[in-house]
Amino acid sequence: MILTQIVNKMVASPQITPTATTTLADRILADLTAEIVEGDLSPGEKLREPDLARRFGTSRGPLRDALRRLESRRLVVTTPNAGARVVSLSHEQLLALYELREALEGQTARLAAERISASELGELERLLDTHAAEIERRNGREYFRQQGDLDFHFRIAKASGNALLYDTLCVDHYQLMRLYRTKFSNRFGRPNRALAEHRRVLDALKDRDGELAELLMRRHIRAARDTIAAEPSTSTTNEHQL
Amino acid sequence: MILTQIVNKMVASPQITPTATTTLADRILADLTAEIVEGDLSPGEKLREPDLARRFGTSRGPLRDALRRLESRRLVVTTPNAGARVVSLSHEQLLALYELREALEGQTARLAAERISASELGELERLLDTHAAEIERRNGREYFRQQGDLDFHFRIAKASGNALLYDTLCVDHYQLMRLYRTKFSNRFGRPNRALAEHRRVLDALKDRDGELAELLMRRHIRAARDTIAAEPSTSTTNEHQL
DNA sequence: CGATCTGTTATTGTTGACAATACATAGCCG
DNA sequence: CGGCTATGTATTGTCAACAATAACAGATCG
Repeated sequence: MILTQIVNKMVASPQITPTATTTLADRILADLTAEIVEGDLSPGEKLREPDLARRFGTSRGPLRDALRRLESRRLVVTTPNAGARVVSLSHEQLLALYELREALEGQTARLAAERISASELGELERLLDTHAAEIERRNGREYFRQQGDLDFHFRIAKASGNALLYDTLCVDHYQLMRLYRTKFSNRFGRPNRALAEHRRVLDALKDRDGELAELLMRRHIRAARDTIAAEPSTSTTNEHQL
Repeated sequence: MILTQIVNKMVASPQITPTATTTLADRILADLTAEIVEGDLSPGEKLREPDLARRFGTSRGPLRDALRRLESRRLVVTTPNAGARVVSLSHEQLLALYELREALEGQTARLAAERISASELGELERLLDTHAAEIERRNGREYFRQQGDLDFHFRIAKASGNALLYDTLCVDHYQLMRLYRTKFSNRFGRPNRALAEHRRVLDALKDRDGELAELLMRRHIRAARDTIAAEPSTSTTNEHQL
């Protein structure tokens, strides 16, 4: 659990080397991100600057900075002169997020098929073996499965060799995906089916078949989207006016 | 006071607000964006906060705010404790931008084919007629052609009915595309070919053929990318250390 | 003569106070 | 009694000064 927190903070502030000088806004960004994604701050909740500043022991300056960066990662919605609130996706907005993923990840898969290295292919293979073992002994820390699943997708994004695609997907929208993924991840049967779909994507990558890799990746994400589309839309309301 | 209440109610209806309350950071953001895109600030140029604040007649607070938002639109790059610089894309990064566009716009075309309204189709048709007339009388304000071309792409993004896709494309990456588009737009023959490609995309939209619309849009953008890939890579260096 | 160390200066990070705006409550008038 | 207005409070926007970090220049030493 400590490990995961460290990982989260590293993900929250990407590109920064371990010993890089960390500013106050960086710390606030990491902490607030964790609180939002882990549910300590509920969707739609008002984020009052004086409160938060007191809570983090800083002034409002760095805090506003962190809020702006959270806004660019779509975890916070700000309206001028009215402050910031934790994001609260409607059912339609959540489906839209999956349509965005479908486009971005389809492209990463296509490009990765052309550019992925042999060692990266090996790492993906080992990752899926780990997932298989994890699913085998059921209930084995669902959280790790989540994390591992995203790992698969993000390694492919990295292997695409397109840093802009990677950033748009894994930096700008990563935590938002995490936030709204928890609710729908382990529908019955989905883990094993997802693993099988991952395997087929990997096979296409090995074959250097970009077209197929994209097709399979898009289907994979659309399957997840369809699972959500079937949900009752009451589960993600947008009526948080607190 | 009454006026402000009216304005507030107008703000309540989302997105379009004629006289929205404009903050200082908003103005700086708009001005700086224009200066960057129009070349008054060269790529790689250092952006010193005291200088800019004096120039805009404000303090550093709103200015830092504007810089952060420019960063999220990828128009400036900031490194902690070292300040901000105007973005300067390498040849590879520019190609990566087109790979991102290909993914996003392919998806917008696919979705728009399912969701676009009859009136939107009519507007697109009229827009392309305007473009044809504009190209007819050559040299007729290249700038307008540029703008009009992007108009076509963005109306499709809007017609996709996916606000997240629209924002990622037309808000987060719009100015960056404008900035690096000027250099390569009117290669000989490209305008007419581009118009023909637009026409075919529109036909696919009319036929409600999402798959074809996506295919054509992706080809269209890849053609533009190939034009750039053929350029000598010296035209976009990354060596601005001024 | 070159490299490293050190002191200086400029720039970024941070802070607390002030001004302007929006929200909530209570009072007023129809 | 209900809706509108006005006042008071809380929150956001803005500012100028202070602290910390990094770039720069000069001097010292090998």
